[in-house]
Amino acid sequence: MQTVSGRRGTLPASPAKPKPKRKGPGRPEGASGVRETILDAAECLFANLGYAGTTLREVSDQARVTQALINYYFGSKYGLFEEVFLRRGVAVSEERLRNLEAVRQAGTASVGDIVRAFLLPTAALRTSEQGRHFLRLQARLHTEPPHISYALRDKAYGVSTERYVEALQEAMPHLSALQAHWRITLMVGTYLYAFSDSHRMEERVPEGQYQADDCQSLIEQVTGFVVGGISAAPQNLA
Amino acid sequence: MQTVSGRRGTLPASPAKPKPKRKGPGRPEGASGVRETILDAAECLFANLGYAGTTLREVSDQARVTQALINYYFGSKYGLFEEVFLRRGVAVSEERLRNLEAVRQAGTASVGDIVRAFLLPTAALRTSEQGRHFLRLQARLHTEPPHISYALRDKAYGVSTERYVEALQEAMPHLSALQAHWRITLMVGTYLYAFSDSHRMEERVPEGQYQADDCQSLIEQVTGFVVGGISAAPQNLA
DNA sequence: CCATTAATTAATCAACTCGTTAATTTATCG
DNA sequence: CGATAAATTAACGAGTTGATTAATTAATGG
Repeated sequence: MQTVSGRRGTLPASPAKPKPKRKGPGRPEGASGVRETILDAAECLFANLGYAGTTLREVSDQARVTQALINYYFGSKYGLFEEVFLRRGVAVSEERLRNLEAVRQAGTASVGDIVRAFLLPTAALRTSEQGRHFLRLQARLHTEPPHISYALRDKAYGVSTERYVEALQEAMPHLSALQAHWRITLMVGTYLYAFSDSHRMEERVPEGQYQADDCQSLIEQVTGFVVGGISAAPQNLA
Repeated sequence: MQTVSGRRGTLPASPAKPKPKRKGPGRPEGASGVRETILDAAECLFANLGYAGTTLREVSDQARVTQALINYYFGSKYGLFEEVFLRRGVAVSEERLRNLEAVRQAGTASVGDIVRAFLLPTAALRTSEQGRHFLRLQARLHTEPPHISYALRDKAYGVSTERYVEALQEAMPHLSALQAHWRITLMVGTYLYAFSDSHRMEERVPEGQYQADDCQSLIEQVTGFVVGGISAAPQNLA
C-alpha cells in the first residue's frame, strides 16, 4: 500500500508544501498513522481522567484531529476505550503465558519464578511514558463499574491469571485452591497499585531517597513483598 | 451564599410524632436527617461510578430530594464528595492511631500487631453495606486525578500513615526508611484492592468455596499476605 | 480516465451537566 | 402574635456531552 510515487504535479491553489504531513480532508497517501495517534492520546487521557472523566473532544484535541474522526474509527467512546485497553492488555497477557511456559520447562518453578514471570511484562512497560499511562489506566479499570470493566478484564487477563493460579498450586501444594486464588489476587492488587504511580511516596520520603524512575529498585521492592506474601505460612497469624 | 453549617440545633422535646417524615417544602421539625441521606446516596454512587461518572441528579433521585438541595447543603459537587470521603476517612484514621498507640503501650509491637492495628478499622467497615461502599470509594479515590484526590487523601490519612512507617521501623530496625515506606505503601495497595470488591474471585473460584461475606476469612487472608510481605527478608539494597 | 471508496472536516443535534434563583412553606424565637 | 431564618421545590440557563450528517478531498482500481 505504500505507493511512494511522487506527488501529482498540479497543486490547485495551495502553495508548494514539501511537508509529507498533508493536512485537510482527503485520503492520505499510504498509512496516515492517525489511528495510533488517537489511541495514544486516549490512553493518556483515560489513564489520568478515567472513562467518564475523559471527553472525546479532549482526545481529538490532543491527537490534533476532529472529534468526528474518533467515531469514524472506533464507532463510539466505549469502542475507543476497548481498543485502547486491549491493544496492550492482550500483549501483556500473552507475554505472561510465554514466560510461565518458559520457567515451567526449565524445571520446577519456584514462587519467585512465578512472580517474576508475572510481573516482568508490566514492569517493562514502566520504561516508557506511554507504558506508564497504560499502567495507570489498568489500575483504574479495576475500579471502574462492572459494565465498563468486567468484560475487558476478562478478555485480556482471564485465561492467563487462571494459569498462574494453577502454577502456584503446583509450587505450593499445601495451599488450598481458595488460598491460591487469594494470593494471586493479592499479588494483582499489590502490583496494580505499585506500578500505577497512584501512591505518593515522592512527597513523603526523605529528600532524594526516592527515585521515581528507578525501575530496578521498584521491581525489587514489589517482587520481594509479593514473594514474601505468597510464601507466608497459610495460618500465619501470630 | 448558603449556610453550609453542619449540625443543626438540638432536637427539642420531641412530641413523639407518629410520622416524622413530612414531605414538601418548609422547615421540618427537629433534624430532618436529609443531610445524611444525601451523603449515603452519594457514597454509594461515587463508589460505583466514580467522581466524574456520578451526576448530582442521580444522587438527588436516590436520596429522594431535589437536586438544588445538594448545592444548598454542600455548595458544589466537589464539596459533596469531600464530605462523603472525610466523614468516614477521618474516623478510620483516628481509629488507626488509637490502635497503634494501644499496641505500643502493651510492649514492643510485632509486625503482625502493626498490620492488624492498621487493617482492623477498615475491615470492620465491610460488615455494613454502606461501609463497603466507602471502601470502594476509597480504592477509587487513589486512582482519581491528583486535583481530586491528593488533598483529600492527605487530609485524612497523611499523619496516621506516617506514624505507621515509624512504628514499622521500630519493629524492623534493619529496614531503611525507604524500604519501610515502600512496605507500608504496598500494604495500602494490597488492602485497598482486597477490601474494595474490585476483584472478581466469586466468578473464578470453584463452586461455593468463596463466601463474599466471610469477613473473618478475608481478614486472615489479607493479614497473612501483608505480614508475609512486610516481613520478607530485605534484598540487599540501600 | 472515470467511478468508487477511504479519510477528513465543519456544522449541527438532542440530551444532559452543574449551578443559580425566586418562590414557598414551615419552625423558632422575640 | 409576627418577624426571621431554615428547608425545600420548580424552573431555568449557560455550557458540555457523545454522536450524526452532509460535504469535501484525494487515492485506488478497473
